[in-house]
Amino acid sequence: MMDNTKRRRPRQKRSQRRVASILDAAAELLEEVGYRALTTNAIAAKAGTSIGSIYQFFPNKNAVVAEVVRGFRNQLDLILDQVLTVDLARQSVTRLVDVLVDSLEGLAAATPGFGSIFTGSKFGGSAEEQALELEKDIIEPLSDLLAQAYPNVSDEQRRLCMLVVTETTKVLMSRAAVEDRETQRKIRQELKRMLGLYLASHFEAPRRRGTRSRKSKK
Amino acid sequence: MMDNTKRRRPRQKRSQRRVASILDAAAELLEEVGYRALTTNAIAAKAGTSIGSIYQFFPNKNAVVAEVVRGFRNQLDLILDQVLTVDLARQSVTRLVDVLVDSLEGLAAATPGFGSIFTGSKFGGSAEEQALELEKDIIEPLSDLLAQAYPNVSDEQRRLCMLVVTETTKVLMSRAAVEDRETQRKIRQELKRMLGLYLASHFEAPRRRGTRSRKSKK
DNA sequence: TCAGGATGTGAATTAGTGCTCACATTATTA
DNA sequence: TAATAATGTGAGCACTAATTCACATCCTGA
Repeated sequence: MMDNTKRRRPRQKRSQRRVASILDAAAELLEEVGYRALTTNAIAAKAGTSIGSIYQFFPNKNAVVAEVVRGFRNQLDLILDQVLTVDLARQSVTRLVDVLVDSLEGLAAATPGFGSIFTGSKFGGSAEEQALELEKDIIEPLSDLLAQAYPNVSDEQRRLCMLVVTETTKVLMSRAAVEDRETQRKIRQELKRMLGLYLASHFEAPRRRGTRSRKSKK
Repeated sequence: MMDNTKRRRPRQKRSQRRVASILDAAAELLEEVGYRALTTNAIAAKAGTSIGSIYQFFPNKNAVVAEVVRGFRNQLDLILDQVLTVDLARQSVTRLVDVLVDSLEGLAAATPGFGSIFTGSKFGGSAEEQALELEKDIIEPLSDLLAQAYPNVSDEQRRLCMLVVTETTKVLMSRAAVEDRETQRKIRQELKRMLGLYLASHFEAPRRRGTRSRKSKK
């Protein structure tokens, strides 16, 4: 029950276009109705094709979602690479949080379905794996940055903080999503404030001075 | 498709016992498998009865869950009444958060299914309503307390804070639930720390007066 | 005691959804 | 052009899960 290669790979332009429209349809439906209400029939209808065509190229529904998430990961990685810099981390964790939240918000606004995936969880099979990877794509660079900028904080504490930060960000951005624009902004503002205070309480000890990081302790 | 009284009310002791065992079974299954995987057949089997009997007294599956949640609300109200005092709120919001988190943790530990309901969401119909009421049962007394103790904070800001606090508490306690005991404790500790800092940043302006309060914070 | 209401039962009904398959159509290649 | 491979289709199968219903059994009041 996995994403094996038991299915054909699209060789002609025709089928490649079809696969793309299937993925687009899936992403849009994810945005509109969420993962739980996502059905293969709806995907086919929205993509203007038949269920059979989906199964021509995907072993099962989950594989379609997994592929969509894979696309999201690429976009996210691109943005985070650009935005999460050691320099920023050393400046202040507060700014780091602001940038992270804004990046995620921007991506969610520009990418149908992204919010639904980032926010939600409890997919099964390979989609679940991809969603976990997407989370790692955020946690790991962030964690590395903090490790470099604040080497006096233990690995375990840093891991705990990352858990808190991601989980909190997920719910609050998800909660914001159902509110009007103004409330959304306010919720994000509170999120930034809270995470800023929290992270600062763990990561502001060593004065950001020399660019040279000290060796780890504990 | 609601919780109306289209179904019989249990009049004999026999049926009252049966209804109780149905509710117990539902609560336990909620704890074991969660709401999504909860089936009427499983409830009937666990309660040692037949599906028909469930529908003798409940119009649908959702109504069973709604009734379970109603029970949780009663327990929660009892505890919160006892624990959330104006005195405490005036002492410090930090302590207030600690007490709230500990109370919820205690209830979750003692009541099968409570965590699953408090944490989760996205039930449908009347169960959804009850779950929202349960949330209000937390937010409202807490909000009232803060309004009394810190009247300089605007209603809107207070409402925003309550949203942040409840959502954050829900996810992190839910995330903690799948970890080992020690990690659970650590996550709760971080939750308290974060909420404490956050609330203090909004609610610590007016110095506590008439009430004698000792503060033994770190 | 016994009639009628209350309760108990579980096979059958209903309905939604993932997925397969036999067949149709289109593209590529020799 | 004709053979072969690639692709497209959608009715129908398989499975699950909520809910109903006709019938059986139990309880209570007169």
